[in-house]
Amino acid sequence: MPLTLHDTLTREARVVRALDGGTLKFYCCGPTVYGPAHIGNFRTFVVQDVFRRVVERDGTATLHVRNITDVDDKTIRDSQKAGLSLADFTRHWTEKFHADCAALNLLPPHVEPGAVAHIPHQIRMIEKLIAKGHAYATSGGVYFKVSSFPQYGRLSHLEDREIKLGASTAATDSDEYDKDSLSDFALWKARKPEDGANFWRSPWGEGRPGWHLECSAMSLEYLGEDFDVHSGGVDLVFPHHENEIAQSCCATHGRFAHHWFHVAHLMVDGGKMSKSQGNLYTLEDLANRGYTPEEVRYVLISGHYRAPLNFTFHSLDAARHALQKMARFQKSALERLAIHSVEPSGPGPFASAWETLNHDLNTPGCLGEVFTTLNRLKPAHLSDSEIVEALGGLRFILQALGLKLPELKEDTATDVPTEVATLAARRWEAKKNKDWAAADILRKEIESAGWIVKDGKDAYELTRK
RNA sequence: GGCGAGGUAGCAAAGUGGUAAUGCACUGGUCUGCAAAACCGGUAUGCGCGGGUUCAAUUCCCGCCCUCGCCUCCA
Repeated sequence: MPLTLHDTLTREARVVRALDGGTLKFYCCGPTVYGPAHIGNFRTFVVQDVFRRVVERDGTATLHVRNITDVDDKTIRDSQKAGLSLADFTRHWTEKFHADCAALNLLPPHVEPGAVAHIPHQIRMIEKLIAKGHAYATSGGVYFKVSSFPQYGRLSHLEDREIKLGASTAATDSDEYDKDSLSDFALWKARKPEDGANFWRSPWGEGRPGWHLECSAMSLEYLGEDFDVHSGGVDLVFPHHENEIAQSCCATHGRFAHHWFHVAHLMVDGGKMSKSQGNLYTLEDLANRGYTPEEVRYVLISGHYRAPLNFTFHSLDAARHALQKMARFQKSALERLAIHSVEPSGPGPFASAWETLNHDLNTPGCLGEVFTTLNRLKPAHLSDSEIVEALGGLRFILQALGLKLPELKEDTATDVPTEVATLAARRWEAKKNKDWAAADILRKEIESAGWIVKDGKDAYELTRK
């Protein structure tokens, strides 16, 4: 089943296939490691992960490269604030990023190159660009000459991009006054005092590479001049990806990426996430409120990747119940067969969910189809082999989505206050004696103490209100 | 101002030229001493607004309104 995916450049859905007929080469712009990634960042990475899983389940191997930006203004600034070397500082946040990725069940990329380790590659690319007349050196660094690349602006659909007065203050307060044109962007930045020890040698003096260049250099190194799919958040369309295209196409004879895949932003309570509004959440923030990474992942794929997704705590609660609903089906079906697990098979009865997923990575539509199918399947009326097929199909879809189902154990509280425990024990006695009036009074007392009793067949359970 | 993405039930979110999936919430029922859980049902004459095309539009076309994003180093 071929996966179709919207292409930012052509603005149409195109079939995803490997250029070389074998391995799909996939580049993702990774995080800048100067702090914990927030769930908005992870929306992009989770969607990219689903993409990869679908491609692989469609029978195409992938070569997935995702970079780590470990040198830029922010990493330098914050490492100095922290009193750490840039390397120690970025290593710490890279490790944190990896831990979060693992918690979210993201497949690790096959290659995860860092910018600092690829400075020689970036220097070589600058040399090529200068030699071909696409870049020039000044006292402030080396700049890409945008006017030398007529196709500049095609991706963001603004061919003649003009700087609007007032649209940016960078033009006036920047140290890049020595550029030929305001549109030109830095390939190499000359060393500044505030860079501290963070500079490298180059034919143009000491300094550091510009941000856009690393992705061009590293994708060239690991994927070649032409590769299949390039992905990132929508905010990277301009200028980052536009600049990458310019650098790469001018430095090589290739076409660079053949398919552009951009993920829309995550909103919080209807607005942009930002530190100043206090609505910027990390996995840790959500864990502190009792939400699991699986629930976060579910929320992040509960909207189509090209539409803004509004994140709320209500949506996390909804995710919890939705996952439990799937888990209940799985549990009761497994119990009927008296087995513990079933290997994922093909999609089986979940074919419609799989088909929907392959249509421009429609994850919310896919989840809807999963539940529609689940609601139709009545384990009591199915044969053993039909149940095995259904369980295998469900596992197949869940693995494509990267979702893990929760354990359905009731979490019995262990920190019940003695007086509440005593009340509950007395109520149980009253209940056994069919003294309903006393039992009801005791239930009320337990509730006013902040606890809820749930009766089972031959035991009861206490949970916090 | 330019460009892009959106506006579908209380919330979230699919989808389609032929009359609206799904999850949560709510609600009726079964079950239960009563609850809870579970299970079985119900809940948008309507898809931002106004025109147009069509036998038929939420879906196509035109205009408008609103939201969000980007406009030089934000996923």
